[in-house]
Amino acid sequence: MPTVYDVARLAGVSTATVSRVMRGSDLVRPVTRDRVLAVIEEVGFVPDASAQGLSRRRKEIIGLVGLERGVNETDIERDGLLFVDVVVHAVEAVLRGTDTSLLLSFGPSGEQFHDRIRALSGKVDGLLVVEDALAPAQLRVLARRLPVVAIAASAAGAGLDVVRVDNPAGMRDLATHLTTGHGYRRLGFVGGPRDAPDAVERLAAFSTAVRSVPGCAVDVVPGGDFSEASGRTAARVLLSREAIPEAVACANDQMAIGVMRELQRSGIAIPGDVAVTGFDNIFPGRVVEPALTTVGQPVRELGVRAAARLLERIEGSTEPARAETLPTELVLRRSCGCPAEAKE
Amino acid sequence: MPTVYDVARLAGVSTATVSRVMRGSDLVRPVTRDRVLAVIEEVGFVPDASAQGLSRRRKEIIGLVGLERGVNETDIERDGLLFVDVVVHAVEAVLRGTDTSLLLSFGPSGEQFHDRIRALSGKVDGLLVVEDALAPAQLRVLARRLPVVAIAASAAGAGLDVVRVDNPAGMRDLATHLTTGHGYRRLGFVGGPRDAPDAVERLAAFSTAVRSVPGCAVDVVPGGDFSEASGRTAARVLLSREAIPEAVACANDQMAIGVMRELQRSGIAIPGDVAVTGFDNIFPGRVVEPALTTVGQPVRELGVRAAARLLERIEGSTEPARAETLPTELVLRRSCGCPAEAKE
DNA sequence: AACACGAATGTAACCGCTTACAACCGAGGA
DNA sequence: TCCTCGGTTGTAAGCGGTTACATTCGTGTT
Repeated sequence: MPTVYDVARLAGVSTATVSRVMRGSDLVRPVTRDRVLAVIEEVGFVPDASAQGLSRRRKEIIGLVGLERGVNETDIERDGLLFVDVVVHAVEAVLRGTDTSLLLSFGPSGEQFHDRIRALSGKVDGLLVVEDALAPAQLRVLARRLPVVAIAASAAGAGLDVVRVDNPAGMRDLATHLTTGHGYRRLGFVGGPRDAPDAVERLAAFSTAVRSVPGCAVDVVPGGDFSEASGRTAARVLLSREAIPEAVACANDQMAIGVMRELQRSGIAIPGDVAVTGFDNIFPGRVVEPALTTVGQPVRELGVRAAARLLERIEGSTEPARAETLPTELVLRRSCGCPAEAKE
Repeated sequence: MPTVYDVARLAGVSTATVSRVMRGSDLVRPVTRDRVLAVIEEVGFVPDASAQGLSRRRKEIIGLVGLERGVNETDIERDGLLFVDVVVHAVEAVLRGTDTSLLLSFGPSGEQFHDRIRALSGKVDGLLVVEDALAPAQLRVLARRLPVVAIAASAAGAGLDVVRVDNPAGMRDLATHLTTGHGYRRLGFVGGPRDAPDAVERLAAFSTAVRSVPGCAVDVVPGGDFSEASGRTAARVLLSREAIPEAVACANDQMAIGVMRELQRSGIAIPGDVAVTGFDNIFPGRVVEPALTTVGQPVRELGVRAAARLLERIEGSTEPARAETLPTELVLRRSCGCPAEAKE
């Protein structure tokens, strides 16, 4: 591998000049610059990022750590590729305009993972933490070492930059639509993992909103795991109840799809007999029959904002930490009883 | 940020000893080790990866570069998150067992992207190139600088490690199933992007296989872009033909779903009137009605093998470059006319 | 002609860690 | 007691860039 020294020698200049040319800097006579560039091209010189990083105290790399939800590999493959992946693409798109790269690491939250992240923190200039990949305490420790921006994290942890989505508002909108809009009174809710802050938050918001409407009640089926299969299971639980709800909201789309298909298998018409709704607005929700009413999150935007914020921090911005909350969007389709293609 | 020097001073030892402790190396008296570890813990020392990389000539980072297909951001969000993302997760899972991290970069193939990759190559120990993110020539240039393993690349380029899937075999199996198995004679094929090697390969294999069966013919609708929308468009083209095929195979699942939905919208029964098949075995294919018959690729395995191979190369393996081809799997569901839940 | 000055370039220290090699230390052997 | 030797630890030279500061050089001044 050629180094600056090689290039310098071949071009008959000093390493300082080579460096200046590389960095597109000023103060190099054009003729000299050309000579150096020619040599660089010829020997295929690419500066070693480690050396640059050491010397400039800047690695031009940011890390993104996320959760690897399903333990089951098949699940990951078919269900898991959603939230975090969209964020990754969004962040990468932002980075494309800079010369910073994206390092990523997934893992199940836990001690061992924390060690991995700790080591990783030596390789990056800043960190994006998606969902609650790290416990608040660990987050805070990291934040002392380098800039950290949390994405969709529950524990807003004072003093930390966070970019999140207004889950409760989305659920409230949905609840209002089902009750006030469609006039459903007996609602059901299929909950997600108890340790998923999103799931908890959605359940709480939905319950509260529904109960605030006179005459409405919610039958909660807790403990889903965000998978289609757990949606089917929940549907069976609902079927065993004496009174099946008129409308069932689910903590995410995957489970909603499972619920729909299981209910349909039992001869229940959707939305005729029971309305079903999801949360997330994933692609499959558009192609199932009936199309799924859901709440869309600006996931991409989440990534974009977080990346931008992190880059600012790395540049040295010292403005106080801020929590930014993005709005959700109600996506009305047929599964809730709306006519086809209705849009809010 | 504390450095080895700080730790050394506080622990009353030399930096060499601190380094030895960090690297879990031998030859350090237990009592000394403990003292050092205590200090490390106390000051929260995390070694600087740049310095380590420079000194050890190993960055413990590998890069993965992939294509960002859709230009349209919405498309990316709902359709694009498939192949490459599964690979990313698979690679990351392999890396989890090591202390190497994953750096990634997406982009539209092109000159500017190539420059980005070139710069990126200074940050990593090796590179994984997914699909044809880089032109063969560029690939070869990179491969001279560092270990490179191509994933699902068409240009097997001699002298390069490649891990790929046997697309043609999958399509052949499917063609045989449709013709010999179900007895369809008039087949249709909805092609993908002309610049997507996979799409080209699939079309060729399907055509050849079908034509080898006496009495069978293929009507090709070229130029899809792998999106659901382009599937719908293709369906309209097929509807305008004098004779609609008995079975339509598509270059991927997304398009197949589009084809199905558009045909159904025109009152055509699937698989009653027309059978439809896809390729890739994505999640939505399982939940559409009827469930989609398709060809599954071991995408995850692709990532795992490639990562393993790259790590070996980085370790210095000098065995000759090898192309590894993984088998596909025919996934028979209802859309081709098979009874529900049939498995091959 | 001597001088001042700014542009261009070179010199060398430094970034933080690793590691070859040297130095040291205590115990067992002669 | 002196020497040898293996186990520990320290010294210092890199690793490959960057950059503050010094140096050189050509030109316009006086």
